[in-house]
Amino acid sequence: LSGAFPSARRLGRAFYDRPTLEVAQDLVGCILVLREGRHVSALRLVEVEAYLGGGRDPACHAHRGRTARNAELFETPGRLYVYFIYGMHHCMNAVCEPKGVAGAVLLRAGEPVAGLDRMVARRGRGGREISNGPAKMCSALGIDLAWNGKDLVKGTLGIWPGRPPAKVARSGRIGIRLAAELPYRYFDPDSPFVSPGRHAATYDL
DNA sequence: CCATAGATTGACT
DNA sequence: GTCAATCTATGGA
Repeated sequence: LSGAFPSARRLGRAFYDRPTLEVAQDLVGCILVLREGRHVSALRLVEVEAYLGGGRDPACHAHRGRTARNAELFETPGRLYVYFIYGMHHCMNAVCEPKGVAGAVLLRAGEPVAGLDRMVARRGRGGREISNGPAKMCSALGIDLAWNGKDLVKGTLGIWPGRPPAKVARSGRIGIRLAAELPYRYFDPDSPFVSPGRHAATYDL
């Protein structure tokens, strides 16, 4: 586990208080860590997507303005935005940009690096099925709506710097209708945990 | 490997 | 009423 944590210090407020696209790209290779008492579960992020506020991105949940559901997108950077989708799944985002400006990075996939047993138990599956999709990662860590608004900078869930991947690739976004072509998906093309489906129109950064 | 259908709830038009 | 930033099972190549 020590090799997975080049730094002892987690990502701080300033990391998230930046343009969403920069944060998204920099998150690839970082380590998402959940502490539950003495137990630690950790996933190396291998795939994320950016969703921009400010009316620039029709696919962003904040595109039509602030509502009860999307309020966290406008909140303090470094907090967690969790939403419920398709009647049964949850997805988690890291909120970016200064407070008052919407923007977030959807955490789409990760490679387990610690606490595999508990993640396997939560998922009821092993291998890539543990965490090769946004709702699968939430399921593996037990993230649900109760986590909406939690602070990644201080709480039991946080993100640590990791070893940057040899390569970061970029593509259109997955699973959305509006603005799917915007190249706001960043992933490690060498990871077997990247979510299945379209990998077309990808290119290296 | 790929393609498709069904699940199931709440936010919003 | 519509539809969603998805997953799973199933069936076929």
